[in-house]
Amino acid sequence: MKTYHTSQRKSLLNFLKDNSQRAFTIEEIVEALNDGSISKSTVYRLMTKLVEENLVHRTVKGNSRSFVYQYISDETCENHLHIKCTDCGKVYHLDTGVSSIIRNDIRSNTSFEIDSHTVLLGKCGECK
Amino acid sequence: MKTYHTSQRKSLLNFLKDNSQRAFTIEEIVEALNDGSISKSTVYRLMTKLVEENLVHRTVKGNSRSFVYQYISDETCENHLHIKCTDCGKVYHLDTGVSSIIRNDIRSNTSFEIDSHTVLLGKCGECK
DNA sequence: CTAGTTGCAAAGAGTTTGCATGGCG
DNA sequence: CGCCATGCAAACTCTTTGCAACTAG
Repeated sequence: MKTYHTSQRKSLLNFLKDNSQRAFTIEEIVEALNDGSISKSTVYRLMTKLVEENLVHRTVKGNSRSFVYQYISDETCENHLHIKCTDCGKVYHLDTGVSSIIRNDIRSNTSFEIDSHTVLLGKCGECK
Repeated sequence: MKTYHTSQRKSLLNFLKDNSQRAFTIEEIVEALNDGSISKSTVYRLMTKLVEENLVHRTVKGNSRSFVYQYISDETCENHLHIKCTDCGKVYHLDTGVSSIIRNDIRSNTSFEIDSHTVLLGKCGECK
């Protein structure tokens, strides 16, 4: 299926890239782009596509029922893990050293296969 | 707030304890106890309480919007982490050795505080 | 007795989808 | 032009809640 680079897709992707250090709910994204240039259902549909295209990471926000989305480029994410705050949903990158130790330990001790987007859960410094 | 040990609570807790190696959706729990002895809304309410009481672990099932619940006793969970399959939602226990290495690495390298129920995400052996 | 618990049905939050219109390539 | 994308509103799914009846302690 082809991908059309519509104005909605461009502005959404720009916003996510420019704020790749934060995770956003759909609501927040729509608000942030609230020049009326994009509808909520389009944001939902685009996020689904972007997740499939591996441009965006989708996780669950805290105890709520809503999802949060964060831009994650493949290059910046290879070979290391991520750590996600269970409160704000923000995803941090774990430096390669720690990640490889964890990876190796898990590989040699379990039958689990951890993908490159795997996430550790915890409370980040700000939310503590 | 007091806790009443009703027949519904007892049978639910027994079921979860007896199947602590699996994670269940509310739907599955209601079905498993389908002698009509407990209603769905009671299961929802009890699960919420059990999570608060730290007897049960609540995570998200794969890409779906529903939660899965798994019995986790405090004693068996202290001092080690868990690893959750992103496919089936099942939570495994990581042996203490690996866990403490991971914990120490994260403690010394980030400002994150990982709680005792923290979870690593990946695909388990069965789902691979 | 009396406060917490249950079941039912209705409400709520968040997400998905059908359909007609619009716009990229 | 043809096909994918968009916007709207309605449909859906899962979860929560109000209320009256019930029950453990």
